[in-house]
Amino acid sequence: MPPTLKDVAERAGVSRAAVSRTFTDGASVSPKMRRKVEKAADELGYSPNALASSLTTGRTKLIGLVSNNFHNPIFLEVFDLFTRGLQDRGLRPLLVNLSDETDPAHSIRMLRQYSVDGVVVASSTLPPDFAKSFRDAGVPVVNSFGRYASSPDVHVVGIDNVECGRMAARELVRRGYRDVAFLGGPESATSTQDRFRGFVEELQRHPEISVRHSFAEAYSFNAGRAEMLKRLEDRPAQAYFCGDDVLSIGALSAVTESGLKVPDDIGLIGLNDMEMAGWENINLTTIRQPISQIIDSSIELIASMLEDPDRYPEARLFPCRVIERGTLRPVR
Amino acid sequence: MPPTLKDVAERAGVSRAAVSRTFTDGASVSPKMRRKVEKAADELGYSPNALASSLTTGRTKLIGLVSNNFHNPIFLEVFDLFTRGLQDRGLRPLLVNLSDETDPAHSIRMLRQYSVDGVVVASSTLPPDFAKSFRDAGVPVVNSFGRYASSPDVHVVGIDNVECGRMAARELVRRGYRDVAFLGGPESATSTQDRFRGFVEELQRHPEISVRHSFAEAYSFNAGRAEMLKRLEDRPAQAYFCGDDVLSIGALSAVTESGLKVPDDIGLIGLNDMEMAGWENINLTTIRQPISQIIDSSIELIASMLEDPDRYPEARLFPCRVIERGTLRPVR
DNA sequence: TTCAATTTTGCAACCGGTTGCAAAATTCAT
DNA sequence: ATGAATTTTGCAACCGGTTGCAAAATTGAA
Repeated sequence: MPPTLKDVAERAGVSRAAVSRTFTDGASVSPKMRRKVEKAADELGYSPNALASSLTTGRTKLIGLVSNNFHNPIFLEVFDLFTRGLQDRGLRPLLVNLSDETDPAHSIRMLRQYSVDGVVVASSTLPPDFAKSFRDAGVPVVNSFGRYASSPDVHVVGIDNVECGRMAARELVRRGYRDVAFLGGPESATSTQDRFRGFVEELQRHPEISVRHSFAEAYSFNAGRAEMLKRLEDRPAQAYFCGDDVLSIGALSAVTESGLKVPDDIGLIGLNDMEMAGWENINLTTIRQPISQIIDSSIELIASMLEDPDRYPEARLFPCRVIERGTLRPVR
Repeated sequence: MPPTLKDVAERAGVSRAAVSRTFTDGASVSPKMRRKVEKAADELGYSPNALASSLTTGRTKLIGLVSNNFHNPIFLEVFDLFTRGLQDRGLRPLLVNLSDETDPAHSIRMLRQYSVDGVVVASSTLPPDFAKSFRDAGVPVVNSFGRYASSPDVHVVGIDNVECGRMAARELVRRGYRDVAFLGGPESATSTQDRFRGFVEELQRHPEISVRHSFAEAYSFNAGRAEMLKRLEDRPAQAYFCGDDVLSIGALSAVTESGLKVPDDIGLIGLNDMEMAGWENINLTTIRQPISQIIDSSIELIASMLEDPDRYPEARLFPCRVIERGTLRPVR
């Protein structure tokens, strides 16, 4: 049992309030008193119990970090950046893995029991309602990598997936592909839906270009590979915009495995620019999602909501850009 | 502000103790009373404050999950399994990212402030002293993927890295390689040191086989690739045992890039069997580390320490085995 | 030195729960 | 119906802190 406030107070021969104040900044303590208390605290190895103080202050500095993407390597980068960024601000991430269950009620109850000061929902696949239900429960929430809505109920930080779809389409057009396809992630993911929509929308402006689409079962290597193998059975398209990088890498593997050449026979463009996309043996042309900016901004936003919980909801969108590597043929 | 015990008690017209008891299992409450309280609680949407109750019970159900491996994709699997496993037992992972700093004192203080019931140190690179300092601070701790010591100060769950080194050596010998090398992770990592030791030890029994070694800067693709490129400048060995899979993949990339064939010109064997190792475009022969078992066992162990904090320290080691794929030439 | 203004300190109540103990209520045997 | 045994309930103190308020101590001006 670690020493408590009372122990320190007794040893220093002062009141408990005095001890409390020396550990609360902004409180009025004389230098003499501070020295006495700090000496006693040091000798005892005291450090204040954050949970006990949260009872009266109403602040735990705990932030729920909720995600269901524990299989996409890019989320390791995401967790790294989130944990570092939160730590730097003195906040503590309480990690919640949603992989097993999709009922928000359970997570909400749990996070409320732990009195988290706020919640970050980091997912590109959950419906916006999920994040909204936190807000409805009165918990400050930011939805990172979430779906952009023109009138958001909840803070969203991420990219404009529809615009990314358009961007991919423009890129394929620019490189002279005439027969293109969308190879999406799971059809239920909001990010898939939006990217698909933008892609098709843009290509409608080019009626001479033929467009097809299909959806993989998950944002994963195997799903991408399996789906691409199916496409290859029949006459495949000239170029594919894949739902994300890991899916692209699966598709890439399927293409080379079947003896075709990338980008000569088939072009591929991904989305995310995860570290792996730049590996020399993959070298994927892709659309870069600025995850570091998204995360910094998310953290700043959730931190500001601790001061002002009713902050008017906003959507913060960061532009993406094409990173040219080796899986699309050069512009003619 | 969510409803409190007092609110429920008033609405139900009973004492606060009665409400507390209906939410504490094992406590004596009549069915009549329970119904009354539950009704009031439902109407108010009450759920007990875990942090407040931790004050008196001394249990937070918070477990510190400490790691410094936020760049190796296998750790996404690790976090996935840990969070799921802990959640299943009603425990909550408080994630601590050690990437920035190596001073344990800071993390220990922080985790004590949050009164975590226990700590899991998940790292194959931290020195054993790190985990030990938690134990010295009176916090139950399990070191997962840590270094095995014959007289451990602290619970260790993982693999026998020395034995893995021997296993790799035996495998290369068995396949008739006569000029082999160890391409390790950072020399400071305990896992590197142990794997190296086992590898050399085993090969001393085969004086006819030549052995060399070098160390990459990190367990990462780029470090593996860079180190292998250097090796390729001069006359390379016939086969390399790489520190881990991600390093192997980097090395593999360097080899193929330089126009050599794997496994015909150069053989490679990794360690971990991360998901990616099985991808068709990588197809890495490797030594499988049973991470799921390691994690289940770690969780079971930390959970048992909540009951018995002074449980006598033990080392739990799980056997590894070679997974044959395409980067070592077949046995003659 | 004296006294008002200001700062520092301690008291005591409170945050949201839990729990030992004794009183009240219920059960059960007679 | 009676009284002992058992169960249920409430009281009140406590967990480890914080904070409004008033008393005590210090500062500063005259």
